[in-house]
Amino acid sequence: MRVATWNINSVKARHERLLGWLERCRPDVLCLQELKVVDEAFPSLAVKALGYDAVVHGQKTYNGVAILSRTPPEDVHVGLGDDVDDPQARLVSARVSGVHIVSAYFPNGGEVGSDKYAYKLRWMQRLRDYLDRRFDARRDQVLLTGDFNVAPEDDDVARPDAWANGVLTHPEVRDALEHVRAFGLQDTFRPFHPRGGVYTWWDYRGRGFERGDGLRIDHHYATPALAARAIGATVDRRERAPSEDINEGPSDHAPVIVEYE
DNA sequence: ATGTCAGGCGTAGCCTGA
Repeated sequence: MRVATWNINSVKARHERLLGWLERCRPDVLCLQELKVVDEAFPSLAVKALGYDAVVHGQKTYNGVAILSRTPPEDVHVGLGDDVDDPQARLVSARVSGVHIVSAYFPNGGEVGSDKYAYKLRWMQRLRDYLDRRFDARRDQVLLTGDFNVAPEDDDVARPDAWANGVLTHPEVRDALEHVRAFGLQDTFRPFHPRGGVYTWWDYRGRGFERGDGLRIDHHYATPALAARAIGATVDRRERAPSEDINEGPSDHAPVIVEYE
């Protein structure tokens, strides 16, 4: 089973890229973030024509997440399902071939100390509570994947000094991610790239991609039995580059693919 | 910190978010 995650940064602005990438890569599951469309505007028919069922939790302008699957998704859950009144569409889950897939778009956090930053930390605690409530890490196969907006280690950052103590690298945020992971998840990407230096996001500003100034903030976290079946992990950097035959620019994120036996 | 994007509003260009 090949699973990909991709923050597409507007499914409208990258319609052709989405379909072209699906055709080329043919993952079994694709988790998307930052759709920036309501459910009705998601190209469900176009992806269906390529063989994918889509589970969509959309939102106008901001956020929006989805799960595309070649086998029918079951047991769909939308949002964190707690008693917090939260209009932001950042999480959807579905069971695919016995695996609980969770597509998540963690809050960016704006600036350290801001209201958005507090929301980010609280959201991550709510995510841990959600996992505790819904799953047993020893019994269930769970794959939490998406744009986590956290670079876990300094070697997940091309210029750690320049990004130090920002919302993507702050020790407080890394601790919050460790708390999510401690539910019983393992990073299934990093073991295939033990020396680090592999990135998934490059800022549009300052030509980050061209300068190699990236961070690894998109992740695949799996429960142990599933993690043990991981046999490879890659970033499709080609999708982050400008394309000559598509009249659409790249997202600021590249797709991250992990294959499970 | 910001040299770029995307969407909303509304039909030009500013504002927000990332």
